[in-house]
Amino acid sequence: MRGTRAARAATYNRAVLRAVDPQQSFAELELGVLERWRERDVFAESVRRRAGAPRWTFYEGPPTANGPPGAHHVLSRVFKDVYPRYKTMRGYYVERKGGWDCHGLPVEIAVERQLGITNKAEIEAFGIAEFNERCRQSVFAYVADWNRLTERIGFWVDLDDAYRTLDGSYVESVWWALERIHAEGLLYEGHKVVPYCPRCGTALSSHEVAQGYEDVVDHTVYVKLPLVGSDDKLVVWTTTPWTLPGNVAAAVGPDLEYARVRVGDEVLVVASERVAALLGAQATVLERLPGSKLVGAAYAGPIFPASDRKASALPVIAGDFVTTQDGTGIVHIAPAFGQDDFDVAVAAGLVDPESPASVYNPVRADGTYDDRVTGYGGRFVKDPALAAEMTEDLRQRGLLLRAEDYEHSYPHCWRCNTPLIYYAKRAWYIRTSQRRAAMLAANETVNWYPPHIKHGRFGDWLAGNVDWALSRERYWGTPLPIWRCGNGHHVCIGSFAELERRSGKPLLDPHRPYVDELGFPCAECGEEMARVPEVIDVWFDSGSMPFAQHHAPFEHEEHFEQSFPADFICEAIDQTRGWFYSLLAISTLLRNEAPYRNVVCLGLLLDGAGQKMSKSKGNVVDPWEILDRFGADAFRWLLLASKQPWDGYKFSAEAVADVVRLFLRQLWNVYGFHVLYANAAARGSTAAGTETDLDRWIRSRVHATTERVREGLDAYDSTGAGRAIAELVEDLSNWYVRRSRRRFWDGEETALATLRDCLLTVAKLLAPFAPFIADEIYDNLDGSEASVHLCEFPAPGERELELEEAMTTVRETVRLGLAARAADRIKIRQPLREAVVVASGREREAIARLADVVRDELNVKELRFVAAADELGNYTAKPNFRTLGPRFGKDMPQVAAAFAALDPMHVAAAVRDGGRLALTVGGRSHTLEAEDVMLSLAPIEGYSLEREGSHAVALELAIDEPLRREGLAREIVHAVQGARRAAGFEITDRIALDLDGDEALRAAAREHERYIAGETLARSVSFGSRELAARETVELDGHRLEIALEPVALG
RNA sequence: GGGCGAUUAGCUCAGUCGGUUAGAGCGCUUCUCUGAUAAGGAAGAGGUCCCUGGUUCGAGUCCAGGAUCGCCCA
Repeated sequence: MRGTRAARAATYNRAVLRAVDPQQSFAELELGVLERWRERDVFAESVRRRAGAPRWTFYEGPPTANGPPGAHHVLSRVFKDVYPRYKTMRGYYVERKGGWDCHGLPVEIAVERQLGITNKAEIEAFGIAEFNERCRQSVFAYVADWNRLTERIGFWVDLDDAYRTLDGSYVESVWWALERIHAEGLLYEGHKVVPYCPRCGTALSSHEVAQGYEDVVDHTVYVKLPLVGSDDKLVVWTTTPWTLPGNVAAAVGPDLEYARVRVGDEVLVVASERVAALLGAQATVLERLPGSKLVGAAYAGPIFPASDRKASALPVIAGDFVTTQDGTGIVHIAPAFGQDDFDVAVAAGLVDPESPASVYNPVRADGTYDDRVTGYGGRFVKDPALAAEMTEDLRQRGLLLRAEDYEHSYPHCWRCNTPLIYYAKRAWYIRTSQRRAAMLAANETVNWYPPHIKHGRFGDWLAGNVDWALSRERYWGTPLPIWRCGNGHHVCIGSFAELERRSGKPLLDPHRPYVDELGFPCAECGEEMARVPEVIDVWFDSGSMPFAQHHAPFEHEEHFEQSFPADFICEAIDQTRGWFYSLLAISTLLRNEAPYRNVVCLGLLLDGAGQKMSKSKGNVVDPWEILDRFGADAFRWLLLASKQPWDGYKFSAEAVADVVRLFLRQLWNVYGFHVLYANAAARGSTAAGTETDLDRWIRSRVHATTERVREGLDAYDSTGAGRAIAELVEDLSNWYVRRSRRRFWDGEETALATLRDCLLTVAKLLAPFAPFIADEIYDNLDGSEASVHLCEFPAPGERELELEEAMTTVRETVRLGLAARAADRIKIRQPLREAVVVASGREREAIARLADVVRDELNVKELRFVAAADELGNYTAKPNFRTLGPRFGKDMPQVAAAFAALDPMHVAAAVRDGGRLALTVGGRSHTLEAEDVMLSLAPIEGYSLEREGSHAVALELAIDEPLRREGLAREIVHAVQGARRAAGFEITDRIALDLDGDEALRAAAREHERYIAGETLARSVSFGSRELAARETVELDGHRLEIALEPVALG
């Protein structure tokens, strides 16, 4: 091992490295690295190299390219990059197939806007073929931007071979999946209550609905429903009186308590908790009864007469969703106008979810009552006057208890601001609820980051799973492959070949309207079958990507099998009900297993003030601004290593600037330092040197860091791994290099080789995080591979734990010594005679072993040890709560009191060297061991020392004449170095030096002439010579020094 | 309105199984070092660990309620 290092050092010294610019712009550097990656085809090569290796599978959750990428896309793409890069370096074959989500309402809306149209009728007038063609073009409108950003941030993903959900091959795989689901009887047509704009005549997606919530004041009514076979009346409350004509039942909470209350000559039934609020505190409660007792009762209906409804008894049913937060605790049920209403009606057997006719719906698609509703036919349900008219109607019929205004949040159409209505529509469903248990079981096999998602947001969502409403009455999407005849027969087509065979015509484009043109005779009745008009939910598209990206099972079946399930996916947390769900649901339906093993959920990227970025607030961060100013490495490092990613980010340019200044610049300086001295050594004289404890220490630190980085990345903890690297760079820069400067100055090969090895390992550890700077460092210092990204990830070597611990002790000692110097205002350049160190046992050995380091850093001649701190300070002793707490429990306060009564010096003496301490608590004697006692040191009055825990360092302050002259010599060197720099000399330039000043300075300079000459590379030192013209004068501790210097030729 | 998460120094964040005087970096002030120099070192100032209550010998940490912010859903 040592031989190898020596050999490497020898060859390396002869090489001259690319000079490093300390002011290097990282953004510019990265453009050069990108160019090199392109020339050397590094990404493709990194994958090719691992052909035949064990696979580690990544799935790309497809973004939509119909808008420009933002800073939050950088977030997910950076996390999608770091783990695949790491696993590739660890020896896995990691395919990175890109993907694009192409279909869906956002694309349609963008095209509508572009065409200046706002509804479906206008789209159909415009023509579906042309409309979809525009969608097809629009979906890739920003793909060039995406590609450019993707490359710039160093996200290695194969965009040339990306899957696209609009491709025929993709659509066909989706059809295959649907056909399989249909064949298992899990696809059915039912009803869905959707938010619906009656003015635009269209249903709205949840995303659109979320945009349109507004606080409004609604006219609400309390309605009395006379029970059949009793004089009691149920009271129901509604904020939407227009839904009352659709009433078919009333729901009560079976576990809630209800009260029969006498009010005047009536007996009303409401939830007990609502009695006081509704009927007054002094209302007479006749009886209290559980809701379950009301279930099965009947009331006289319908509430509003209709031509097709006879007066009849309507049922009281159970509804778990009923609360007593507001209203009466009794809810009027209109299945056509509320999802809860619909579900509870299904549960009560009032509605057959698969039979459209069983849902009573007296409202037309344009939002007006049909003619069945007596007296209201043709009226628009959101007509502002209607609620008041209906209230008056109820009052006249004796059904009104009360009417009042109520302010609440209610959704409106984001296009036209009309209040939405909830409205039952026919829709195709997948019976996912039947596979709920299987999905929960599959979820158990997944590792979630952060873990609370598993049984929290995602697990809860699965546990409450309802059937997947699959169909959309839209145009730009994967057509639902169901063909139907007039007699109600239907078939689900699972491949293009089958469709072409049945129809006898070629399928030129599987999208609307072309696919709609293919029909065929029904196998059962012979009548012509036509495709149903719906397309499918885009989430089904993206959830099909594990097989559809390969066109499986029609092609590449083996490829699919090898790359299922994914080892890793990563998206923002809002995908729990999106892609995370659609992947799991489809995979469970088709294969009964989870499609992924590890999922990283990212939080949101907020602005520096913690506000959500939005165009209207004008606080959106343009990723290019960050990239151009600071570079991709800084951007990446901030996202990967600054904090746990799932809690979201407060993002600001200043934070990225800090990354550059504090981490990247620090690393760059160490690297630049190495190159500077390596090149100086290559041109000039070198010394072999021997390996020191400092070299072995930093190597051990590298190994420790390697262990931690691997552990971290293996556990998807980029933050922990990144912090470990930052700590290593800190140690490298501010301890190893700082303490080794002399050796580099001397061109010592061992030191140069050690630093080079460390930098190369750091480059490899850092490669997944900051791929550009890592590659630049590797390429210059080694370059035996075309890129650092083709290297093996470092494996941890043998650590020297004792040495690491010793160095920790030494650094602590130095810190105390420096603090002692600062306390007495004695400059580091002034040597001192002695430092007195309090340490014993292992600590003393550690400091003695590294005494050179301590002496040099503290600039003292000698180290003296005192074994016991008694000589420098007083101990204080405290009980160790952590060990004694469990033992004494409740008696701890007594233990603390007993301890306080002891003499600390006695305690210290008792437990030193493994002794024991007797303690009396509550009249009983106990024995304490060393670990039960916490000792710390307090200074004795009159001494100056710095202490912490059991350590202390004191400095001898007396400065005699020799020490003072030596200090002056160092001041002179410092001044001359300043003059050299001011005169623009290179670090290796030789000079002639002349010094002049008062006698004290001259004496010091004469005595230390060789030292001064050596430090300043002076070929000659003269005193008071007038031959050197360029002079400058400096002040040193009150002495005037004149310096003159001149270059001298090497030779 | 419901579910999930967050709240620790001026800022960004750590904080292990409940344990002693709650930490780091940045920023600020003072001093210092320096042929890595827009860096480094030392000291100082800076805290209602969101609030209230509970469990416990002991709570930043566990439990309950509340506040604020965010996300998802209505």
